Amino acid sequence: MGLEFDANKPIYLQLIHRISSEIVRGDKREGEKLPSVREYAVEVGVNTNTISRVYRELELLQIVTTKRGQGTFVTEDVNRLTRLREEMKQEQIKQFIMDMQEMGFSINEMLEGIMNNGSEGQ
Amino acid sequence: MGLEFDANKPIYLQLIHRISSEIVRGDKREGEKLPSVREYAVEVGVNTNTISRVYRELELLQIVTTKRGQGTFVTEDVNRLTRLREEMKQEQIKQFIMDMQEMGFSINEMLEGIMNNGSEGQ
DNA sequence: ATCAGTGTACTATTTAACTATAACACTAAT
DNA sequence: ATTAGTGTTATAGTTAAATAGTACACTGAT
Repeated sequence: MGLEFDANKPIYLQLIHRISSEIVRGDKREGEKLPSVREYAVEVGVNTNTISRVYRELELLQIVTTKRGQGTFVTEDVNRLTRLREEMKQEQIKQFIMDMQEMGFSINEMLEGIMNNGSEGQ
Repeated sequence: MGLEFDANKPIYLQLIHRISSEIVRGDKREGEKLPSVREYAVEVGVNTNTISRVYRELELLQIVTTKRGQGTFVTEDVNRLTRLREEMKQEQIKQFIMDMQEMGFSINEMLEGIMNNGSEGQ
């Protein structure tokens, strides 16, 4: 196995984002168990310590709960997940607009660009 | 001085993006001289070698031309700059759509999100 | 009590980015 | 020829991310 990573960003950050996305889009539901650190490490082809760090940071963000000896689970707190979805959406949009404006593109150019590319990618 | 950097991405990549943006939005014109490596290093508070690396990579991308003994200049090739603008725009949009779809958002949610946030930020 | 499965912790090593410092090489002007 | 300003190169050291390997600690079931 071994998924692909962007060599310019820390793997643990990419994994945090990946898992958060899976939860936000409903691929992983509240209370669902994540793979064990060893299992997930093998699956994505990284070291156990890296996964351990990912789970630890996700717990700080209150996105997962760790039960020692049992595993790591998506939080049961549905409110938290609703907020997370909104936070991630807003952050992504904010960053996109900032980057595009930094390059001198107008809001209209952004909207058009998304409509043109979006029809194929959807 | 010392501008701010995102601690999670290499400084040299952030600078490449920053300079490219300045060129694409017309803040730096074709043929315009960039600051010398030493000057720019002091300005942004990093090491000379880091700026040297930035200029070297920008030259590989054919965005700037280096004239040894004289300095580093934005390319005179206007076609290249036009292409660059389009490339950066498309890349940004593609990445945005991918990230948003990964989180389960629809094209309509993207468009609405941008229209709502854009009015303030514009 | 034992065992399999879980997260946690520690030490040592490697790699890439960045830094500090210094020297080198080219160009234009004097 | 010299000088000031430019990019380039090289060595050495620091830091953070990631790795490998190992051991520890907790839980639930047998």
